Amino acid sequence: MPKNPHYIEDVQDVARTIPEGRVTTYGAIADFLTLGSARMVGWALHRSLPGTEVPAHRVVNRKGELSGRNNFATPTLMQERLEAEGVRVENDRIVDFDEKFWSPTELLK
DNA sequence: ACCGTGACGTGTC
DNA sequence: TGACACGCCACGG
Repeated sequence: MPKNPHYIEDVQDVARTIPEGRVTTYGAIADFLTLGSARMVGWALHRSLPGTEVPAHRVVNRKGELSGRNNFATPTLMQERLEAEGVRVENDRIVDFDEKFWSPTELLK
C-alpha cells in the first residue's frame, strides 16, 4: 500500500489525457504533479498495468526510449501500440521524439 | 531497521 | 559524448 493512495490515481489521470499519437515522459508527469519523483511515476504505472485502461505505452523516459517495454504482456506490445498510433519507433527509441513529445503542462492553458 | 533495487533525471567530469 | 554519482521514494527480502 502506497502512502499516497491518490498518487497512483493522479498519475493515471494524467496518463489518460495524453493525446493519441503523442508521448510524454516520467519526469514531465512528476513535474506536473509536483509530487514524488520520476522514479515514482514509473512505479505508479507499473502498479497500474492490470485492470486499468491507462495508455502507459505513451510514457517514456527523457531520451524517448521505451524503457518499460519489458513490463508489458509482451516486450513488443509497447512498440506495437505506438506504431499503431503513428508513432514510429526505431531501436527502442521514438523517432522524432521532440515533435511527438507532449507535456501535461499543456493542460493548464 | 537496513539495504538493494527500480518503467528516472540532472549535474559533473 | 559517455560514464558515474547522487537524489528521489516505495517495496520486498
